[in-house]
Amino acid sequence: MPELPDVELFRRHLAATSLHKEIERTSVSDPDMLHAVTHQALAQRLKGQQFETTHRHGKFLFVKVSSGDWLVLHFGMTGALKHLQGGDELPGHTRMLIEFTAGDRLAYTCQRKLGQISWTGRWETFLEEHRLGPDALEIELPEFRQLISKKRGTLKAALMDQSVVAGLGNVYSDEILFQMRLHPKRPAGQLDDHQLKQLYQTTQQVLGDAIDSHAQPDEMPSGFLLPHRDGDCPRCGNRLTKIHVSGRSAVYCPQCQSSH
DNA sequence: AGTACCACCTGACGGC
DNA sequence: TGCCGTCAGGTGGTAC
Repeated sequence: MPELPDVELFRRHLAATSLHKEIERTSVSDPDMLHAVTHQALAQRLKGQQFETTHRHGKFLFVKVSSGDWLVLHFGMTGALKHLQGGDELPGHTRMLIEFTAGDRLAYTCQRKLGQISWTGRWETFLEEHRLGPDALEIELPEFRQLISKKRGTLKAALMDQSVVAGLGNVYSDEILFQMRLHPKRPAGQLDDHQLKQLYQTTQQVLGDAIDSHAQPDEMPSGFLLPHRDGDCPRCGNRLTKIHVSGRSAVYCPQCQSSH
């Protein structure tokens, strides 16, 4: 699930529920998910502190701790955040639980444990260490145009490359290509200036619409591919096709996206 | 530089 | 009912 829109919604959820509250206790059930910090150190560093603000970059969520450092959350393929009132039952696959003095709690869940919980002094440093490109919603047209057009591989691979633009994954890269009516294997370096501008605008539009739809398929605009990935093209009604592009399964409409 | 494949994990699903 | 291969929206490493 978690690509940029999902992580942005997690960020908003955390910001709306979990800032400026004293942290009483932190427990991690799967220490394997921790990077750059041990369970004990994490619990120690959060104890008595508060979350002050949030920052999202691509699929990473940074949460500033009152000490000045940042808690870093990545959600893998199955991660999520859920704020709980005192009496609420723990969600399944809760891997980290942060308990506030007030009695409410914040649960980080991750069924497949492919996410990661990390720690950094500066999020800018973290971005450099992980070789992340500009955020897909922050980037401006000239840089987007330059970064995409210099790629030699397929458009699908370029959009999903986190070192080019951070935030797009398999589903939303498919969505953008569908809206653009371009084949996933279309070479990235082949687009002209006008197409690159359209690709940029489509990316902004798709991500914005997905956030506005709360990343819920049944709330998305009727022209979206996403709710129909296992079915028929919402534009022409033909059966959608699944192919392999750069190691991932790409869903597209052979009728609408024929231009290689 | 790009791609193909493997690994990390768990769970759901279809075929036999 | 049970077993097995396959697949799922993540990243990172390898070899070619």
